[in-house]
Amino acid sequence: MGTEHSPAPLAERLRARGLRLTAQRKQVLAAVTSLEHATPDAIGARLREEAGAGGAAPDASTVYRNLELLEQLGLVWHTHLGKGAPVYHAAEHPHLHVVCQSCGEISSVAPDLLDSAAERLTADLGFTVDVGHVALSGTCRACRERAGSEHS
Amino acid sequence: MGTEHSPAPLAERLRARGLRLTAQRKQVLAAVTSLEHATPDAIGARLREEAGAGGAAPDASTVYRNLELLEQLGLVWHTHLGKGAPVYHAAEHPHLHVVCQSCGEISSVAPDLLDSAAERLTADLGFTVDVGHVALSGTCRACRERAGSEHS
DNA sequence: CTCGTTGCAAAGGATTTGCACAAGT
DNA sequence: ACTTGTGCAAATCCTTTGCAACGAG
Repeated sequence: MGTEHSPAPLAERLRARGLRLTAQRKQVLAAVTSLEHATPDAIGARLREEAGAGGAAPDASTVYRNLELLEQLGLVWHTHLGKGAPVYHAAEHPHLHVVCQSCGEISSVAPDLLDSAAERLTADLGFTVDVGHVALSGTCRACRERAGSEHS
Repeated sequence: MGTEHSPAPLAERLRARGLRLTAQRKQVLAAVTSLEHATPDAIGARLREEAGAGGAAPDASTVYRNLELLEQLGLVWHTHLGKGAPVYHAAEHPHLHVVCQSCGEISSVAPDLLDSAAERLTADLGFTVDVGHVALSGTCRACRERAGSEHS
C-alpha cells in the first residue's frame, strides 16, 4: 500500500469550522473506519476494548455526538439497515448495503448497481438518490435454500 | 378490473392458522390500509380517533402485536424510512418508497424501477430483493432547488 | 485564557414482555 | 370450556440533553 488516501482530513475540516481535534474524535473515526458496519453501540464497545483495563473510553453520548459531527463533516455515513440500529461506515468510497432479513448478513455492493434506477428517478421526479444511504432488504442464497428445505 | 382482490383474506388466513378474528385486528388492518404510510404510533392515533369519546381503542402493544401478525400473514408490509419510525402499508400491490432527507416527503414508485438491479443481485449473489421493503433516500427536486438558492 | 468538548446522570421516546382477565370458536 | 388475544404496567433499548469540569488552540 503506497500512496494513502486520507492523511488527516479530519483535522483540516475541524479547523475550517473552528472546531477542535480531540482524542475522542480520532478514536471514533478510527473505529468507524475499521469496523465495517458498526452501530453506535458497537463502536462504543470497540473503543472500550481498545482502552483496555485502566484506559477510559469515550462516553456513549460522546460517540453519538461525534458520529453526527463526522457525518456533517462528510467523513462518515450512516444507513438504517432495519430496526433499532443505524450502521456507520467511512465515507471514503460509496457503496450500498444489502441485508438478509433472515440471518442479518450484510453485504456491500458497488453503487453502480443503482445507476439506472437513479437516472430514472432523476429524470422522472427530479429526485437525487443518495447511494451511500441505500439499503436493500431481501433474502440471501443460504437462507433461501434453508427455507426451501425446511417444512412445517 | 372486475374481479376484486381481497374480500376477507384476513378471516381466512387467521382460521388457517387457528387464530382468531378480533375487532382489533380488523381495525388495525383497516387503519393500515387507509393511512398510506403509517407508523405504529400514527395507527394507534387513528384508532383512537375512530373510537371517539367513550370508545376504547386498542392498546399500543396490541397494535404492535397485530402489525407483526398481519405482516406474517402477508397482509401488510413495513419499511424503515429512516430513524425511529417504520411505516406500514397494505401489501396489496408492491411498490417502493423514495424519501426526501430534507422534507421527509414520501413518494411511491413502481417496483420495476429496481428490476435490473434485482436481477443483477440474483445473478451475482443469489440474493433476492424484497421490493416491498425497499426505501431509497435522497433529495427531492424542491429541496434540491431550495438548497441551491440558499447560501451561507 | 476562552470557548468548544467531554463525562455523568437523568430524561425521553419507541417497543416489548409478563400476567390476569376478557373474548372468539 | 378451551385457548388465544387484550390491556395494563413494568422493563428494555436507543438516543438525547443539562451541566460542571476539562482541555485544545
